Amino acid sequence: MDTRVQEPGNNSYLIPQFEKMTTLSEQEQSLLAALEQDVRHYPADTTLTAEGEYSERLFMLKSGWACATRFLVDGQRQVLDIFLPGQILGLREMGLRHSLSEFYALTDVQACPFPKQRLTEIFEQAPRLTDLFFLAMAREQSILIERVTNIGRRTATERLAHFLVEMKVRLNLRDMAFHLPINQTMIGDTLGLTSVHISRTLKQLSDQGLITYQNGDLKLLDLDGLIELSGFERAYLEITPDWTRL
Amino acid sequence: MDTRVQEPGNNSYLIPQFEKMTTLSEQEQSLLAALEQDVRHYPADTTLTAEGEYSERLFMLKSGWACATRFLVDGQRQVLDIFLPGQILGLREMGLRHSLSEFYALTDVQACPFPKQRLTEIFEQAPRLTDLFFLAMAREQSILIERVTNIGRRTATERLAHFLVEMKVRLNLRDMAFHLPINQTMIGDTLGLTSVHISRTLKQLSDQGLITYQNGDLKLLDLDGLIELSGFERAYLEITPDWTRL
DNA sequence: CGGCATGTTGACCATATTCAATTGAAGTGG
DNA sequence: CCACTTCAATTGAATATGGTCAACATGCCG
Repeated sequence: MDTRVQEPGNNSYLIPQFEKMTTLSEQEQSLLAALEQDVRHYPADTTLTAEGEYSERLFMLKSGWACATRFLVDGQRQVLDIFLPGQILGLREMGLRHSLSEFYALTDVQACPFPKQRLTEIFEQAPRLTDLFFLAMAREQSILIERVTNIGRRTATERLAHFLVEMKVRLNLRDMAFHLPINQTMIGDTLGLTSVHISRTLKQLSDQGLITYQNGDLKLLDLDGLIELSGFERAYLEITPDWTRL
Repeated sequence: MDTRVQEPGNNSYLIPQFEKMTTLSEQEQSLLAALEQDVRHYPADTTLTAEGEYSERLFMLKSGWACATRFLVDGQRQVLDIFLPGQILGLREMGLRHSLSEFYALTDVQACPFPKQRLTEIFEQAPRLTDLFFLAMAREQSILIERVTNIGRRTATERLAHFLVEMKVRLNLRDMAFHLPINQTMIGDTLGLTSVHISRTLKQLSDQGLITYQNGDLKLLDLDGLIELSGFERAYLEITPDWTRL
């Protein structure tokens, strides 16, 4: 399922990410670097961990897209999170013996598994890093909250527009070009809609001149229009750690 | 808006809660007790903190029910969380300068506000408590995930049944009797439905003999039936901290 | 070229919303 | 103690939004 990649990941992703907010000591840097040593490759459309499985590891996502999904007894699927490079998979499962969700590679993925225990050690040795992991989790939760609001209170068109803007902003924050490597069924499972309705709704956005799409390649023509339509508010993606010792 | 209550809260809620999982040192106990010193009273239907407000405080909820809500530009409301005694309000907002949601007292509430800074101090001085706060946040997120799945993928009847079972289980865990001090509009705003449809759906559950309700007093007649109907799985409420140093 | 995945489209249907009228319960003041 | 107000809940009728089912198109890859 996973393949060990030969060279260890000397180019850390977490360190520069955290250093946007503060300056890290050598000890802090080495604690972070330890999380990224065991780089593994997971091909697209494979599972990193399964739902219900005994979960002892987290993953630091180095490249590619992943998601967390949850299956209902009747086979329906809900996508809970979509993860981009730099995110940590499994923070929310820390307190659970068995995972509530499945982690799934949407594209070819490079990820570094590390045991839960490692995070506990960080809490002991580096309280400033603890702040930052707390922030990472808070940020994940902000996205989740916005998804609840989106699914609970917006129409299909608004939902889809909101989702597109969210991904655009999150990709921008990482200097990544806008590009969605997921099919319409997956979008539907993220937004609580059917793939058929996603197809229709994409057409509708396209007819309104807000986007174009062909052959799975989706482009945003009118970002302001999408923001207006969806009622998107940017704040939930902007973590400002004024409260830490940073 | 809030009223200081005379006697300081000598009877801590957090300490016994955390001691279910581990034994706390004297220092750890006094750090926790510090969070519960300033007991204030908030009447039902008042706001603890408003959306968009500069947020510098968290709240330890000592008694009563509270919720977190988010308003859309068009005035629609989404209830994000319902909080029961012993929970901490605002963990998720730690990383944000301005609150994304409003905290609202559903009943008369006793709560202890404390500055964010206090949590940072705990991270520094008591890594074992850090674990436990991390768990608290993870548990909150589990409920949120289940709500996403519920709203995204279940019918109104299933959603409502699931919600009732969830509240029943959460109240049980605190040895509280089942009783819902919230109106149908609030339930609707939690489940992404209108109050009208909640009324109809309650009637339907009642006709099926699963519940009774009159004058706002709702009783669960057939818990197993509700669990069956809703596809409820208990695991997400059961935090088992096997990974900590406890 | 053939096979499979994904996406598209139409017709029909189901679920939940909207709007509006009505009932009911609780609280207020005369 | 009884009008009067208010707010929540209920009910019906009409509507809308999104789902289901099925057929078909398209692109991709061996």
